[in-house]
Amino acid sequence: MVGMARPRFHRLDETQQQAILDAALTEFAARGFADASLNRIIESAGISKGSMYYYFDGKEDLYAHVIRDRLEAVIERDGPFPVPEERDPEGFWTVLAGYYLRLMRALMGDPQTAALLRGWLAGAGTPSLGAAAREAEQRMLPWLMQTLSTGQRIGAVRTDLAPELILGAVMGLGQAIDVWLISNPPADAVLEDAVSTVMDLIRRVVAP
Amino acid sequence: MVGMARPRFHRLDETQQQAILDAALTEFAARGFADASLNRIIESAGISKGSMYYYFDGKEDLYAHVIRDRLEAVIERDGPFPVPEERDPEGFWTVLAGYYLRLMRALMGDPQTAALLRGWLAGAGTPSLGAAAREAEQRMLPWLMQTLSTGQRIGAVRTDLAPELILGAVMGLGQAIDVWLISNPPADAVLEDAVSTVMDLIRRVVAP
Amino acid sequence: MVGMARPRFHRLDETQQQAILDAALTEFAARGFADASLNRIIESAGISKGSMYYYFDGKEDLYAHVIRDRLEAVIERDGPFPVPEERDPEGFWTVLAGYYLRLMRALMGDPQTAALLRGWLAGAGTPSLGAAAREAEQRMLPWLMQTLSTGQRIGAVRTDLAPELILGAVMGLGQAIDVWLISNPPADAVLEDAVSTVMDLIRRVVAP
Amino acid sequence: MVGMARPRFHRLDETQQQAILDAALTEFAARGFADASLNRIIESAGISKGSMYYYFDGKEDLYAHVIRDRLEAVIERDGPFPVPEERDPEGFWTVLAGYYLRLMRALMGDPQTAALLRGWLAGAGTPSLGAAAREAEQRMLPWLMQTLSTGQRIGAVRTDLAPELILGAVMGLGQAIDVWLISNPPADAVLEDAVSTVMDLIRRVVAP
DNA sequence: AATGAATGAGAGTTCATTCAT
DNA sequence: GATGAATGAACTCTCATTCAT
Repeated sequence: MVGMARPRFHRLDETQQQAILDAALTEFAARGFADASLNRIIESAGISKGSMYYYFDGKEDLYAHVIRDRLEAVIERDGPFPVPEERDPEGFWTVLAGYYLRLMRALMGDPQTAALLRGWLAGAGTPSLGAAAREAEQRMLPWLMQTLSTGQRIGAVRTDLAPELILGAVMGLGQAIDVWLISNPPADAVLEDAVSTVMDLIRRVVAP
Repeated sequence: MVGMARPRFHRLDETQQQAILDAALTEFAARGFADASLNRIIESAGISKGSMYYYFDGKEDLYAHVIRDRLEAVIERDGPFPVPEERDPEGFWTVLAGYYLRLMRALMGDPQTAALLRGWLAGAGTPSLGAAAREAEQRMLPWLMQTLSTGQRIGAVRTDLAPELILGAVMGLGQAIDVWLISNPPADAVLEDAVSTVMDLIRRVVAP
Repeated sequence: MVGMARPRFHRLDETQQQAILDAALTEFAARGFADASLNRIIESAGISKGSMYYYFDGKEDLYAHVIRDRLEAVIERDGPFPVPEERDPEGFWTVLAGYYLRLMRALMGDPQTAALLRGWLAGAGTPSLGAAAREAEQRMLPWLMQTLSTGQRIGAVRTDLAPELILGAVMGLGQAIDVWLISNPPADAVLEDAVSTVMDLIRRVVAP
Repeated sequence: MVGMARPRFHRLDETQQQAILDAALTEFAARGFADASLNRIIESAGISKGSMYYYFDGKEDLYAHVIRDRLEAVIERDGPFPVPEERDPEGFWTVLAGYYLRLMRALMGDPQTAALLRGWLAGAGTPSLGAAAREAEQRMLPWLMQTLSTGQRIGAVRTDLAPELILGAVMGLGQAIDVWLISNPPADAVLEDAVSTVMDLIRRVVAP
């Protein structure tokens, strides 16, 4: 599979793996893919250039791996996000609000990951990234589509718009809110309020 | 002021100015700022390297100038967008819908400009662009804020959220829709329907 | 002796030996020595890097070994090529023509070997290859010199030119013909005609 | 046209042009194209990496240019080589012998050029060189074909073989002789004898 | 007002080889 | 006997920028 880092990488001690991933995360988060420098990454990771290419297929492969790694870290930090199975719209939205809250907490506690993922989402439309970096997108898609269609089935989500448009709108909204939350971090105490506001915005857009 | 291109530039014959701006537009639209190459731009514009640096302060200055140029071109193609002064919410939204329709028509007829602006908006959060490229953002802000506050005054726009958040949400929404419209271009006949759907989405988010 | 591959190599099962030689043949034939990559060879051979260096002294040693291997394979495919012992010139040339025919058949049925040997012969003058790769040349020399001197003794070959020059001329001619035969492969039916033409060319050069 | 070096190059002072060409000649002659290093060339030429790429399109372009330059130098050292127009075979061969003598003298006085061209001819069949380096071949072809067909018309050259084969044979022969002459340089006094021997070899192959 | 020659720093990538295990 | 992790040096090539003319 593409973007998976060579198996060799996973045979490194955790410490070194982390050093590399941290260095890459820092660089990619701070400068985006195009402006990131492999030289800086290997230097700050303390490995040789040859080693980097021994572990990864190249810059894109590394990027894809870091994205995937952070995505999984964020998603699996405290358990999975099962597709909501609620029967009534209220329950459906409640579950999603819970997910969103968890996500926000994770991202606000890890600004670098937030920046990395923001840059990645922003460039989602750009075709300049090869297949590797786009592979991660594909992994979230089934979950999103299932959740969407569940929502539609139980009457929580409108059916008069194309699913892709709904998804895009939600993510665009989410990204805007995400950016705003970064600049205006609510005290943890009122984070729940913020999230419920966000969910309200999303519901307004998405509800029938 | 930063990002304004040197006054020298405006003393060139229109033809040369256009050649430069076209070349830059093509390059920046196709590759984004970071991956764009000044060398390619001057070559395709048919000017010398020295001239480029005589007219512009550097890559970023050129980028800022192109952004501004396209922004103005789009905005002023068929007259200004005066801040709506309507008294009643319905009229307010009608005016905005008209603006949006004009904007969409302009962008759909000029995909390069659309791509350029999309890339620029996407990178809005990224700090890697210097002050120059961010200057253009500042120019739209007053208009947006005035429109927003008008909307709030006449009861068309909610007042329970921070203005920046409202703005961000609208733009995030707009961007998502924009991307979607690019991939699924409606026949011109139904463009109005599409726009009214979009306006509806925005109103849902923004209305009190 | 240099270029002989370490004896260890011959203790491998035939299968593995073949895998290595095949991979190396493919790479060297396709790219020539300088552009060939050991990494690609070991990967396609399915052996470890350590093993490669355990079996061979390095890139050049491997190259020399492959050359020798193909040379022997071609020469010994269907029996040896004994130095002609004929008494009369006609018989002498008939024997050589037979040899040449066998050689051509072998090479035309094995284009990779043909390409490998062609590249090797072409680089014969170049000093960039170390002693190892040149060793194979030395092995053919005695046979050639003996055949040449036999030819001279029985009056089939001129004696007014330096042996090295005669040899070089014959091989240069042969190489040119070889290349031409590759591009214009005669039907197997007329291969004999082609070979007799070739032999005629050689005789013209070499006969007294 | 390909392989022509950028016009910028020709605007350099002769001294610098020569420094670059000399450095490139030395490197390419000594190591062949694949093993040559641009780094070494620029270092020994005393120019920066950027400059090299300012003058030439890349390694291949430089190689093609050096080939062409040496070819022209050798060919035009003392006047052109008009296609022989003689009516009788003896005259035809005499003219060619004269050409060959001039060529040999030139090459024996300039071993680096000889080595460069030898390497280039040897790799002529190899497809690894791009179009640039092969362009020079095309320039000699018309002359060769015209000379060949003249020879055939006046009965100096056999007509029972494909022209490409005849050409190949002559060049293969020539190359072999060339190599031999390098290793066994005849005193200038007997160079004419050597050349007439060579011409005799060629005539044997090529005469009807 | 305009040119384009010149450059150094740096890009990503591949390489043959070593050696501890 | 065999492995593969590790590397540093080298590779070709592109870049934005400067500045003498």
